[in-house]
Amino acid sequence: MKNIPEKSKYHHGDLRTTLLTVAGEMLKEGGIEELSLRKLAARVGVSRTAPYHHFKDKNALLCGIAESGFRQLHQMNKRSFNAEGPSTKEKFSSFIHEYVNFAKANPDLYELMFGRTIWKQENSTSELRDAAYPCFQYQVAMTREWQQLKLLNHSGEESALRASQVLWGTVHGIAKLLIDGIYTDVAHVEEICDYAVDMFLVH
Amino acid sequence: MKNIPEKSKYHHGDLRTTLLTVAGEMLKEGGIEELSLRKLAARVGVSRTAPYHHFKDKNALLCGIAESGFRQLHQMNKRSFNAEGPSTKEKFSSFIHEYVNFAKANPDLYELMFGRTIWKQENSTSELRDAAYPCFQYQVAMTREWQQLKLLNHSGEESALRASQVLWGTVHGIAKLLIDGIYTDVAHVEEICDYAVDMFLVH
DNA sequence: GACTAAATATGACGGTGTCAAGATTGATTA
DNA sequence: TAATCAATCTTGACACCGTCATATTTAGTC
Repeated sequence: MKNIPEKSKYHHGDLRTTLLTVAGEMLKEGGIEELSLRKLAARVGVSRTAPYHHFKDKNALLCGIAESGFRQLHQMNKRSFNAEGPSTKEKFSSFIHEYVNFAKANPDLYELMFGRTIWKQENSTSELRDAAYPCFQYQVAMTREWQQLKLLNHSGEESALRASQVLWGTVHGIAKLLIDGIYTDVAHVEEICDYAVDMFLVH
Repeated sequence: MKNIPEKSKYHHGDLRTTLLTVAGEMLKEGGIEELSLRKLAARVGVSRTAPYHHFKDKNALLCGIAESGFRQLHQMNKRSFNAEGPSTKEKFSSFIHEYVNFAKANPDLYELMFGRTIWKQENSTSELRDAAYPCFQYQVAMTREWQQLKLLNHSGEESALRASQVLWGTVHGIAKLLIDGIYTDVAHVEEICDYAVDMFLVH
């Protein structure tokens, strides 16, 4: 007689996380433009304004979803980079492939994470920034190591930050072009990634 | 007594191009989310549904704006690539810089041109595709030349398409990260671009 | 058991895209 | 010139949307 969430209770109990979960599902199903607060509330079985007691805004809810996305991405990078078996070169290749495949697997989430909606002006929540920045910084750290091991093609003074911005730009750009289906076919993801790896490695 | 568009005429005369122009202005001023058909119509001085006789959709209007964007971009690339003075290396560098600076100068237009809104599903107009594809193909052609001149760092079999997708991904990614203000500062555009050029050139 | 604060609900407002139906006009044709 | 017609524009209406102000219900606390 413990878990009986069947009867319609006035207080939902854990509306915040439920909203985040269901919103994530809706995002996956129908994209960002199918995600409205009203539909979300209806699906959860709650009034339209109930979410406003857990999220200041629609924007805040979106930030919440993106937040978990960044944590996923961060963890993925960490796991990959700290793997025992593969060589550094292989890890570099893994980073490129995994990043792009993450975007390919969760196109709408990725779009949300890096879209204008969330980041423009001062729209981003401080919690979002707290989740995203460590993720960014980890990419710089990885790049620094690749640089120190003389893996990356480059002449002149090295900068981990700049190299990271370029590398990140590349995977980000490939991901977005893929997602939006602009002159790049999803069928060739691996080929494109391999080619990118080859262009960055020193020969 | 020729140009007297002062008196309120029932027929506007050239509403289609006026809509495109003014919509472009509004896009530049307040971004995509400030651009509503109703506001646009009001600003042009016409009823809310008048635009529907010139554009099937709001989407069709957006495609129209993006269209001119692609023509601009295409022309910019052509002019730069066919310049007489600079060396091939310098032209390669110019391409990177100019592309990113185009995006930086017209952030909302760029966002629209490559955003999901326009390209997802079958949203894109055939006219838009007719303007965009030649632009894409020109990038492949440029890349092919750079490859043949052994400018780009790479081992293994060469593919102009793949290299172009990676290069384009890079500039696209840098542009988007800059526009969205994600871990990259607009003040460092040139530095980042220079670094990208250096990473791609063979040494 | 009374009180308070949190959680939820209802009603309302202004905004959006877009459809249907009517009004106006410029061009064509007889 | 007069009549017709299609293009163009307007008005009205609808279904959404996010969000605020206000009222209601409930859980937890003293």
